[in-house]
Amino acid sequence: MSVRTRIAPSPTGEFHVGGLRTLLFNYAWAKKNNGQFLIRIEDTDRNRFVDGATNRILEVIKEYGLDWDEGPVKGGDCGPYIQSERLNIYREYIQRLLESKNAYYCFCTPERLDKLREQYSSENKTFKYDRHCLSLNDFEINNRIDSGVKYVIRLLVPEDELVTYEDVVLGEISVPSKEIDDQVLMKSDGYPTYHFAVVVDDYLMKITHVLRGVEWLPSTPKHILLYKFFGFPLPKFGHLPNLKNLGSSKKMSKRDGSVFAIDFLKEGYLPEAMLNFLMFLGWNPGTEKEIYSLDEFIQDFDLSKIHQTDLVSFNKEKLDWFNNQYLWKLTNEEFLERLKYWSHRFNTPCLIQDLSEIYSHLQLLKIISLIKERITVFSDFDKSVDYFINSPQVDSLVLGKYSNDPKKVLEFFYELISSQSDFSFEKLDPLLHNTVKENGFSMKEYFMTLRIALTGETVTPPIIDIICVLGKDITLIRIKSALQNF
RNA sequence: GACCCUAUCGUCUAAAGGUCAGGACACCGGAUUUUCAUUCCGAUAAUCGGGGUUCGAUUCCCCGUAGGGUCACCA
Repeated sequence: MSVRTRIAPSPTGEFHVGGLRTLLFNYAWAKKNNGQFLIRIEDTDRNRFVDGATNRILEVIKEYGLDWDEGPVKGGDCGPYIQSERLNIYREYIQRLLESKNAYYCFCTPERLDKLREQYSSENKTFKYDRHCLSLNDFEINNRIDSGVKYVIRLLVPEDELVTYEDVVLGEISVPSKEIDDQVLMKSDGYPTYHFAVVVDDYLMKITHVLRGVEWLPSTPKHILLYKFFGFPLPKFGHLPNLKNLGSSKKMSKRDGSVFAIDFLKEGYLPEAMLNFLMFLGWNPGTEKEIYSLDEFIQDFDLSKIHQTDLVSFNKEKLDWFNNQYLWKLTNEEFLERLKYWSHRFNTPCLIQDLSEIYSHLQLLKIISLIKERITVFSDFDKSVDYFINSPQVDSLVLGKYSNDPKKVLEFFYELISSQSDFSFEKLDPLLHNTVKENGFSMKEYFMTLRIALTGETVTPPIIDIICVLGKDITLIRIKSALQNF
């Protein structure tokens, strides 16, 4: 039987990075086994439904370079893949449960349940439905239904049974059935609850492995019971650690900063770097290899290497490191293309446009080679290229930061540079260095002062590289303008 | 509170009874004839506590402690 995994997001907002991590693991496991990865939209909560959310979720997934074999838009043999379009299926299956007496009608009002809950909590007990409606006979039930009383359908949990299963991550998990509540399966609005729909759909969609966050661990026994009542074969369950922020002991939440998958793309992280970072959130190959392409991850991914823990930290410094690794690996040409795509795709104004108007393609690539290893994300680009566009405003105070006689330094460079016709790095670099050295001048004094005059900054790429990009005319103009301070 | 899960350097983790407890990120020090960044060396740093089992426990068991998750007609 072929391995089939899925991810089942709810269209209640933007796609969370944690969801992306879970997706990645499910995706890799299916691909590793030449199986299928599906997406199913779980939109049974009409109150939290957000219009357009489904499309945005699918779009981010594609933006990260991931795809699905069956699901919304694509279709497939087990559709529809949107739960609100499967209502008749759930009705059919709930009927089976009712007939086999594994489920029952409940007419209790929310008010009564709230009161019950209060009572339990005041006695420091875990809430469990008291089966108030279980004793109703068919006549009473039909009577209420006919007269329009709102009802739900509940799971009839066995009295005393040990529900046990083998979690592929955590190992054997067992819970006594007396701890399990008679879960609502069908809501009074005719929509199924998650617990019911997930079992029916995973069965009908032939899902073989369910990898999901640990928050689902406590409800897994309910699902197991449903599989058993239906006589469905059990898929393998595996529960993944949740994501937390560094130093926190709670699940990642909006107040900690970016949590949506899209946010990191907007900031200018490379999708492949994000994916690589996410792979290690709850998994480790057991070797020292850290840089993983998607294909390599699929090769090495293994369920037995998933971490048995509750929380793993989303360490942004490590993410930055990953992004740097990938940024440096890009050729200058690729970097340029990616930067332009990023600016265009996320509608972010970027100085690369202005630079393109001033400089030739070759000069652009040179600038990129200078900037590439000095920035972490694309959104850092602008702040490191300003002086390639605008002439700096400098005064005698900053010019004198490294020199007692900046005028002399600048005049020296003006002379030297104006006499030079070959502006290649190979010629210019030895010329400037050697001349400074031959005269016994301080390298630091001379080059730092030149750097300030040309860029207005004390921290830049090597100044001679910058001169080569700027060209003779602009270089001389900027030195001259700096000299006007004296 | 009940139930379930978890516990190794500051952080993320490796070591499926025998290792000088390994790696990476961060931090610190040094080198790379101008700053920054890269790169390269180097240093510091960990098995939650207490009992067992064993010739031997990070690893297996028990008890504490700490953390997390769940206890909805939300997923």
